Amino acid sequence: MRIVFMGSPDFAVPSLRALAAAGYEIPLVVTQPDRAKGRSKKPAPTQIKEAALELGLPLWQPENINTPQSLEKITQAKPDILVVVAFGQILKKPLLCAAPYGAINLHGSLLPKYRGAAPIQWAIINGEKKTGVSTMFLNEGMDTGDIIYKAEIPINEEDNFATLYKGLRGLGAGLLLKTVADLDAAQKDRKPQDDSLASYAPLIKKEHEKINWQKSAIQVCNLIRGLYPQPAAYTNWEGKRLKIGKAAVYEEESYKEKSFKEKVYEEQSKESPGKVLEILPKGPRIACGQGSVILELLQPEGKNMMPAGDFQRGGGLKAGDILGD
RNA sequence: CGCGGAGUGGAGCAGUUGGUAGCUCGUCGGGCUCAUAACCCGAAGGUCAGAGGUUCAAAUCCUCUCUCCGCAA
Repeated sequence: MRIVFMGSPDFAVPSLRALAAAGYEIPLVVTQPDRAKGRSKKPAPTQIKEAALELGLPLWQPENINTPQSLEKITQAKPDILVVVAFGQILKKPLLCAAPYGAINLHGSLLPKYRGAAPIQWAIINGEKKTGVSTMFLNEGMDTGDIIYKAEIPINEEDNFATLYKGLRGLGAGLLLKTVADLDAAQKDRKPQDDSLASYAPLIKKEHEKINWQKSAIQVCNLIRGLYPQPAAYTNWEGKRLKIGKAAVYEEESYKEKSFKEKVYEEQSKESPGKVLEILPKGPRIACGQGSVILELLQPEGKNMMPAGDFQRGGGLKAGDILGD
């Protein structure tokens, strides 16, 4: 089995390594061109590029994968199948037919849910209890191909984007390996997606990263962990951006004195969302639309992410401050 | 040359009319004892990112370099 592998970020790296380790021939690895990255705008290689170089595999970085030249380049590799994992470019029809088995893809969600660019983040942000990875035959739509296999993984309360990402890319590598091994059977038994169950996970944009304090404490926490560590949810504070890396829902139940508990509820109903209610040992407590959250990891502009204790020591939030704008 | 913030003992910060450095916390030693981020006493720990310059004297002024971070792409 000759495989042309197409991928870019480190999500795809375990898959590439797994295929290589399993002994499949990989005559060509395709990845995105080195792109300007960071403040200095220095072009940086993709993670897949680094992995391919390390594995000694032929590498190719086309600006556009859908040109006739690209098709020729891939055809010359005489692949039996194209394996696409987080490549970053859409493959058009000629490419999808360039190999006998066509093209398969590994996606970071339980399709047909969370089709699109940021399935892992959105699964957390929406408070899903589980997610997973799927393999499918690529077609011309956005993650709409026939499903081959799926594998589930629970989303724990402690999970954030980084932890889930790591879990899924490992799970995905295994699933991909199994998929490639069972290709013949999969070809015969096509399982189309049920479009009525489909949902989309669009690219995360700046507007998604801003915390809306009107939402419930749980929703606020989900947003924060779904975007940690990159790009991180933020709010505005004293005219500057304040990123929040970690937050926990404030548990009123931990207070035994009933009178005090009631007082807390009364207080919250009066307080406007985004207000700093008090500074607790674990961090500042912020009023939300429903309930409140404790900020445990924050990053002021120009600084690194730091624990709430450190943040408070250097000035930090004061009771009564309003977050947001 | 895209814009901006910042580099001070382990952590977070203060310290610009220039006079060899302070706070909160942590750490180590001792004491006290039941105080919901325990308290008291004591100690260690910094060539103030680096290089050069101005000056009697620089963390503090000038020049250059390195590094980190936010924004923008």
